[in-house]
Amino acid sequence: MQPFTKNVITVIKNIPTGKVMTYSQVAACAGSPRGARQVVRILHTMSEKYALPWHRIVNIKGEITIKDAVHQKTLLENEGIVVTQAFTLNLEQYQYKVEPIDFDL
DNA sequence: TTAGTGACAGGCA
DNA sequence: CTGCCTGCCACTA
Repeated sequence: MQPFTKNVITVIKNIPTGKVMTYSQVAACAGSPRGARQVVRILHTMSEKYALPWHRIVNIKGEITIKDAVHQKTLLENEGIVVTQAFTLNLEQYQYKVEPIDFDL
C-alpha cells in the first residue's frame, strides 16, 4: 500500500468523535497537499474495508457535498455535531486540528 | 490514447 | 461568505 494511502487512513481514524476535517487537510497531513481528490477516492475504496469515519470529512466550507448527504448528516448529528438543513456545519467549532504526524517523512 | 468526470481547493471578482 | 475558473489526480468510456 502506498504511504499516502496508509497515512490518509491513519489520519482519518485519528479524528475524534464530534470533530471533522477537510479533504485537503487530510491530504496535506498525509503528505500530498493537492491530494484532496485522492482522499475522496480512498474514502470510496477503503471506508468499508477499514471502517473509516468517512462522515467526518467535509469540504473546505464545512459543507456536505456527497450524494448521500442526508445519511452523513445523520451520522454527524449522532456524534453531537449540529448540521444545518443546508448540510453545513460550523468549521470553527468542529474542525479538528491534527498534530504534525511523522509518518515516513 | 485522449477526453470526460468527480464526496475538492485556491485564486480572483 | 458566494460564484466562476483553473489545477489537480485517479478512474472510466
